[in-house]
Amino acid sequence: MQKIITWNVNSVNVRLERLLGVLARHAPDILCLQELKCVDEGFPHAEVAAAGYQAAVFGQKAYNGVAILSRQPPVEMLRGFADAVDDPAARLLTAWFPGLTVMSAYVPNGQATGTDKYYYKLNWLARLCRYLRRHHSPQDALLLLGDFNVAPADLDVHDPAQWRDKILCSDRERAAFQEVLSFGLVDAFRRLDEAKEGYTWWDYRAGGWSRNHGLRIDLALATVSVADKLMRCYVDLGELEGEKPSDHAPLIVEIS
DNA sequence: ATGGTTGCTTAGCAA
Repeated sequence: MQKIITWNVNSVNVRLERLLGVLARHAPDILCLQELKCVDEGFPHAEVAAAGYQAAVFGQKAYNGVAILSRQPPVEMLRGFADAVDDPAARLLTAWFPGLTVMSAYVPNGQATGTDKYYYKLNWLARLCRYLRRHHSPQDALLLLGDFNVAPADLDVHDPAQWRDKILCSDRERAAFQEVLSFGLVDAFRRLDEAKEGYTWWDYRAGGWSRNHGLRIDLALATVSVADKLMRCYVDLGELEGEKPSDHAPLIVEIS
């Protein structure tokens, strides 16, 4: 069995003790992080190494930043899309392990529909599609995990009427997300349960967590060969308890 | 009604 986790930590240094707790509690083979909010040199490599992991890091000052932690280093890694677009945002990291390719993605939030950030988000998702088609094959054993900042369906939203046409839920975002799936990926959580609630993010504002006003926006997308080996996919809600949690919960994937 | 909180960086932005 292999256990792979994705978690938007919302600052890896603020959440360091919680990160070490997740590593100890779940003992994952691979852990993808988003929103590090630090440069490469600011990543807590020593503490992570002491826990038995090493980290491939794509950092950035103040914002964004993604990482892939593993017990053994990947054979190869790639930062970003390797395309010609000039974009300083650290939002995508690919790591090739023997028999499995893992991608940690932090899709742009988009702020609000119709804004510049919204169109940047739609373009970013289109770039992700191009990247997948150019650098990967649906025949590969591939897991694309991360914060997609899209709730794929109304089932993934605590109050669909309130969120209708809002950021994270708009038709164009959902269509752009479906284009990513059309590469040859399946939503692991939904593959295992068509109806289950699986919120992974709650707005800090207005007590989102205490009211369970959540959205399912952190996802694990698998190619067919990986999807066929799915055992479990679940949200670690316990991580939200106690002082200073992230506004996202970890999503855990188990494959045979 | 455009609220509310958190993090980074230093009053404003991003989420």
